Amino acid sequence: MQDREDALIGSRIAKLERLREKGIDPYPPRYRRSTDTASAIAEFEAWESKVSETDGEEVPAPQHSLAGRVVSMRVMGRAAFLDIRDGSGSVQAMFRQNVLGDQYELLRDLDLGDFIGVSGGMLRTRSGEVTIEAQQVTVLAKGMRPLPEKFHGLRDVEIRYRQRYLDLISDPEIMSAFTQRSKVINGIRRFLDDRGFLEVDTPILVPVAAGAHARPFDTHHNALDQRLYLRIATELYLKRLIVGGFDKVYELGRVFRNEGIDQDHNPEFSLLESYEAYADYNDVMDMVEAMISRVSQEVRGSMQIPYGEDIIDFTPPWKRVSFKEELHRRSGLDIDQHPDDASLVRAALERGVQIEAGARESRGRVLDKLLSAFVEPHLVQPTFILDYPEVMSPLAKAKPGMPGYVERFEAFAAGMEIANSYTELNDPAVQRERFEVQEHIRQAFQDEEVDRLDEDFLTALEYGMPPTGGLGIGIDRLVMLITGQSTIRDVLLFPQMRVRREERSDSDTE
RNA sequence: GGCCCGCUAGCUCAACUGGCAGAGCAACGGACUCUUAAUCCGUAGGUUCUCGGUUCGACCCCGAGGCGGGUCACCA
Repeated sequence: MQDREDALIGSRIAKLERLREKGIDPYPPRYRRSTDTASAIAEFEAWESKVSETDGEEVPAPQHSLAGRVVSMRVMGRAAFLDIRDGSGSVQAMFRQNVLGDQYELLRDLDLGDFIGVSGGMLRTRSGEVTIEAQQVTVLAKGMRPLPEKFHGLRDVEIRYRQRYLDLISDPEIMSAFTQRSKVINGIRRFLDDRGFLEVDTPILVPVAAGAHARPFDTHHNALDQRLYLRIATELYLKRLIVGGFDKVYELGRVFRNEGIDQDHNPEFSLLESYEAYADYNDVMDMVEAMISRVSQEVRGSMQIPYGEDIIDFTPPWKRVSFKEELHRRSGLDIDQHPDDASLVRAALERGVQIEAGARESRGRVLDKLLSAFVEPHLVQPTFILDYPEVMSPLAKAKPGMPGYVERFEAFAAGMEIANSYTELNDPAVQRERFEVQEHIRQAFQDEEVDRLDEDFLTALEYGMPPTGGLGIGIDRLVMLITGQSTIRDVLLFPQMRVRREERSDSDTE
């Protein structure tokens, strides 16, 4: 409150009142601009080259009404230059007292950050900048708070995330990263639509949070008096649709996992899942390569993308290596030599993998840790890891001729997992057994992140699901790779932040 | 959650070993009709994140807390 007063007090309130006294509405309902600033400049430059060709013939310069935010002002007595920015770019506006007359006095009531409309003729100044000379100035929206400093911009990362609009105003590169994010998502949609996939929406509020290893957020529905969860995956609903007869479906939506926050985790994140009947994980691998390389080409104009110290090359085909063999090669550990859990834990400990004594360290978790420790850091260039142990993958179909393993791949790049895919398990009896194993592990190891049994899904499978290839892609991480951002916070417009204590309501505190 | 680092004017940053909290930009007043981070002269602006302690004296030292970042653990 105090802070708010301070920021508002001062000249801006006085200016606002002065405008009103002059009968000017500082927040008029609309303004008709003739075009945006980028188009106005392009049109003027086209006009210039036409004039030079026609050599002396009288062609009047274009007139325009342009609108935008005042981002800088250079006032020099009876003339002034203002930079006006809109979504397309910015243009310089020239104000001159002899042209504007009384309206020139408006300058005294303008601040950086205000939105104005300027109409007049386009010209090029002596110093060579395309400029609109104001014949009419309209206040469109008065800003009541000062913007971050124009030269250094906004460095305070906390403000950058809490007040992203200020970050967007001050940093064109951030705005560009978010524009690219939108293009990535749009490119994925077009890719899948072109291949005949149908985009669907499945429930976000679900009675069972199944389909992934993660702790869910829970909530309560009053009218039904029923506990509900926010979905942690879309997998089991999308497979119900395959059962229902759709051959190719996908959903690109938000999922929620009640877990830690760091450079590549946010509690809500965007997940693409797709399911294709009569396909297997080999087909899906081909599709992932094609999709990501195409999107990279579309958004960045290249399949080679600089990321940190590296250049990630998405050009297909990507390297394909088996889980078991790659782990063996990197760690010297052959997991098949350690069929019992105790022996595997010992072998992992011998190699320096940190494992808490007892709690939560099921075989699946130990295997995952081994992969993270020995293999993932080396997966800089796009790589598919194939054929995972069954205990890690309750929803994937067994690999023929390889007992204990399933047809699953994960794709990695820059050491990050970006995709996960199975030849989907469609035998309802086997699926039930797998779920029961998971339930057992969850209870035995007190591990809330282990997958849950979804009885309705099993019923669906019992009606028959065709052989199907499924896919999940973490969209935020993919956007990080394609836009070169090192933290997920810079590809999420509003990353999750802790509410400041004094702002919390009573219900927030435990 | 552990450890490390940060928090000073609206913004970007200074402030020696504990000794009067400063600068640039923004703001305000003035000069200036082709400027480009405009320039020049002047003015104002502070709960140094919060609370407590040590001290003649604390932005600085100590304790507790808040928020953020990094890192380790965990998850996609």
